Amino acid sequence: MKRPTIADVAQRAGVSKGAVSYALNGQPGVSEATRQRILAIATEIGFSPSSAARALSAAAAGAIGLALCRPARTLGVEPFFMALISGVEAELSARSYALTLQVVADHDAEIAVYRRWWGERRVDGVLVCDLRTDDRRIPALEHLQLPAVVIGGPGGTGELASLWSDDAAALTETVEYLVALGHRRIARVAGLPDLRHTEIRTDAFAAIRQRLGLVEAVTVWSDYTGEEGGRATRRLLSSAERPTAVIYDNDVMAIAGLSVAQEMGLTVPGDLSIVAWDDSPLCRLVHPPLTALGRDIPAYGAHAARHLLAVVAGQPAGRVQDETPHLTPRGSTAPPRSR
Amino acid sequence: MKRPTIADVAQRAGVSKGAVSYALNGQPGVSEATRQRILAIATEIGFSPSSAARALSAAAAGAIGLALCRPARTLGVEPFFMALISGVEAELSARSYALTLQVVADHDAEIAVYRRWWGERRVDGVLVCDLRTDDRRIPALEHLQLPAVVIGGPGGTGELASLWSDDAAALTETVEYLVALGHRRIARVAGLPDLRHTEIRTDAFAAIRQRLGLVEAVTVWSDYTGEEGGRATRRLLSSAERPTAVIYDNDVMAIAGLSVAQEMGLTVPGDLSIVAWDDSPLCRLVHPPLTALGRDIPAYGAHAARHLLAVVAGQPAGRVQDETPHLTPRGSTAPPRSR
DNA sequence: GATGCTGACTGAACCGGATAAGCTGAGCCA
DNA sequence: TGGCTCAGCTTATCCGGTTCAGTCAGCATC
Repeated sequence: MKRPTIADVAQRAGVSKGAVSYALNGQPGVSEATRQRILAIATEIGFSPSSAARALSAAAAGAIGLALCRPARTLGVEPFFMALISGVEAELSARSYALTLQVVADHDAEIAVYRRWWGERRVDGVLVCDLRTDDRRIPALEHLQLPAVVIGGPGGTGELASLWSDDAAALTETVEYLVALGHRRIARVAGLPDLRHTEIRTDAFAAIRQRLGLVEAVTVWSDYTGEEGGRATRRLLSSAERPTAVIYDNDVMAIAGLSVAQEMGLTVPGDLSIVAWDDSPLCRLVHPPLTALGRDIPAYGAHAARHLLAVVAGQPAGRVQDETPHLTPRGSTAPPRSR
Repeated sequence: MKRPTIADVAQRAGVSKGAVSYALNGQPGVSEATRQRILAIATEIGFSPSSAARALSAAAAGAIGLALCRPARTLGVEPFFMALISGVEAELSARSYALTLQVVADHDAEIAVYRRWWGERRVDGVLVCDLRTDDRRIPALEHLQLPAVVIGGPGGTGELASLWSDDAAALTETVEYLVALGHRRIARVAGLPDLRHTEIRTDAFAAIRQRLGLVEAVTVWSDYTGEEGGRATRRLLSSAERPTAVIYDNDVMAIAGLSVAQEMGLTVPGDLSIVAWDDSPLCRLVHPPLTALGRDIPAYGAHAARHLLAVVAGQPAGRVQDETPHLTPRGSTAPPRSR
């Protein structure tokens, strides 16, 4: 099937290529009658303008890029990314932008991809995930002058546009909730320490610990995998003064933690309360269903995409705040059983 | 930062655009000395050829498309897709192809996306997921003459290229394994019935049921969500003659089923053996870890991408078989406790 | 010394759109 | 009737690559 070009439409309509272009793009320069005729012919022969030709003359790719810096085999376990992508995608496709995806091994490879994408004019802008402290990608993107929105922060995003949510407030709310239930020995199983949002949560945890005088509150480090999350839980629950509540930095570790607790003969929430960050269907999959800190992740992705398109369009690179994660109490939290 | 074009390279090297093009693409027509000089200049000023310009003259997009037909909020729960995508991506980026992703609501929207992508010359080919019985997308793609590889089958892929794995053999192996452990009352919680691979597994289950005379073997229908999987399990375990082993069509339903069993006071694997299709880190997250039918999904995606690129390059649209899923016994299967 | 050949390169056309500039004829007015 | 305006087109140019047809110097050949 030969794919028609603008010249085919022009020929059948008996007008020039220019007239067709004006007609299809809603520009003045053709009469309404001619426009309708051209539109009808374009529809009839199934014409879509070549994205390459359009990109070439418009000097815009009509696509935005997302590089994911995660090992292939663990990328899929957290539902977060796919939900984010679907939100991004919904917003983009509504505005006829394409999403170009690439999985990269590390930040150097990611920066190389940005450089290539920008040089090849393959994307008009990028979304940056998993912000680290002292993230090398920030200065690299600033130097390239590649429009970007960093999903993360606040702080550490340089002059780039960003979208952040108030994780500190969410963590504070969660600790206050657990304290209100009567918990004092609260542990937090944190994700990778060099991620910016882990750092923010850690700082917030330290602050509320001090404010409420929770001297027994501890943070232990993990890496977002279920394996490590389970191991950290086992250590916590084996200690002499084991915590009565644990906050996990993601859903996968929380589920692993729940399994470990049950395996060790503890009941949840009787002996141990569990809170998961990142509410997802996984949290409702297990028994008891997990109390979780959630937010609308597809909406978050859509918000990020909207912001990026605004930046691409030349609007100032602002720092936009998204919804604060909110606590959804379910069956995994309760007052501690007095012993 | 002004992005350099081939004309900039040509000017600095004191040659014509054509010479630069020959030099960069390893074509004859320039001396080795000149080629090296041009290459050095290109590297120095950070030149990457515009993908749009290249696409325009080569009449190839340098990208392949993947449309995902799933609701945004459930897309991420199964690790399968992200693992598949990362495998696809690894293969593509190694060959300098881009991956364009779009989330669509239904098959009509998906077909419209294919039509647009192909008309816009945005992709050179597509990967098709979640093959249904009597899938409308197949004739639509054949009619468009858009190069495609269907991930699924065997059967129902028309004249299109496809990549399939022998789910029937895998299911048979699993049932034989359970029977060898001593199980007779084996249930299967199936996924959406109009998916081709569900149908294949259902047929295989019926065949082995007949062959081994497992008159008590039943299939119940679900939809791959944890919620439905849990509900199906609850029904099965409440029946008078409850099964001693359940095979789930995906990992998410299996985990939900495990939770339901434990909630109902049954021990796994003592009272109930569980097998999950699609091994994933989720299966090792829970206690006991789930016996699962697994395969290397990133490799599957990479294989599909390779096959598609071959089809795009004009090779015949063959039906290629991938690795058969293999059973990994873990803690969720054991001989039935005699009662 | 005319001829042919080859290697190294140039110039121009082309891909399929967008768009600025130029042209044409109808309508209006003095 | 000539001049002016303006809607409604056409023409030409550009975007940044690839590629084909030449050009031309240098060399071997008879």
